Amino acid sequence: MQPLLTRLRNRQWRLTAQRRVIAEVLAGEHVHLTADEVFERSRAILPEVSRATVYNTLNELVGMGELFEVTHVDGRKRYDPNVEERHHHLVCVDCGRMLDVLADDPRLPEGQQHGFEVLRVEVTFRARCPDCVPVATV
Amino acid sequence: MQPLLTRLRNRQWRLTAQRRVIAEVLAGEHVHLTADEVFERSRAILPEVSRATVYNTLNELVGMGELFEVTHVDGRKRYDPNVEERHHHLVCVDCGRMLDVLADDPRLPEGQQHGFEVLRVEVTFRARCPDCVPVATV
DNA sequence: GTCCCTGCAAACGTTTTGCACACAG
DNA sequence: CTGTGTGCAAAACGTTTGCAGGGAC
Repeated sequence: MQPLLTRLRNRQWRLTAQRRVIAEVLAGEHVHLTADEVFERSRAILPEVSRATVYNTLNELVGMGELFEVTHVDGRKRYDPNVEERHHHLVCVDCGRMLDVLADDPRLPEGQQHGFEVLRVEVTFRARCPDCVPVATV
Repeated sequence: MQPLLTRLRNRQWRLTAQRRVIAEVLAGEHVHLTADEVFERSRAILPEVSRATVYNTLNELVGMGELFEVTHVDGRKRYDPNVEERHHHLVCVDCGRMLDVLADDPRLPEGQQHGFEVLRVEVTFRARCPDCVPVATV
């Protein structure tokens, strides 16, 4: 399980300062940033990064299969660099915190297939995280 | 299992011609329209419907719990009026066709809960529908 | 040296909002 | 009659694109 940057180097991906910073910002588990968050964090490291480059790079990485797009109720797309380990998501309905989790894929019963050929399953556990659980005593 | 319009009447929901048409357009199973599709179909029935009213009404219905927002990979939100029967979704990765399906909820193992209190589970089966399955013979 | 990545700003599609008027209750 | 739903147009928001210049290989 190589880090993202190493995988990109091995692919002979054209590496500029901007693209390296973006890849570094995206590295890790439980990372599910919006494009704008990637932009902010990249810019904090390297001011010479533009929004357009962030969007271009994110789309390129998604196309290469090095990044997943995750849909997160609010309109904005989020990006998940954890492409090597099949996982699902646990999301806090209050603060939006999102963790990678391992859980069995549910199966679609025969009678419910409607002739479709199932390719994969996405599961999102909607939950309340420890910081957002209301305190019992008032 | 009352139809949407009946439920809305029972709630004393202020009923105008526009809102009635919008509610009618949304009725049924396997209905997952975008805001703009709701707008188009409503306007075909009643030309005196504006985009703003469609958006206002959709948001109100979501807030009332009479409509679910479904996230559908592409940026646009879709609206699902099937709020009475717990169900998951089967989506064609090619044409985007979306059906309601019944399947068991997966369980999140103890060791994966991270202290979260799970409220509900959303499952999306990504698949290829019969119309989009590539033909074997070339 | 070549090709493609880059920043900027403008364009885009979707959703929201401010306002005066209209209508359901 | 009153409160709130309405259309319109403009704005907001996230994202994409066109273009001239620059840097990786």
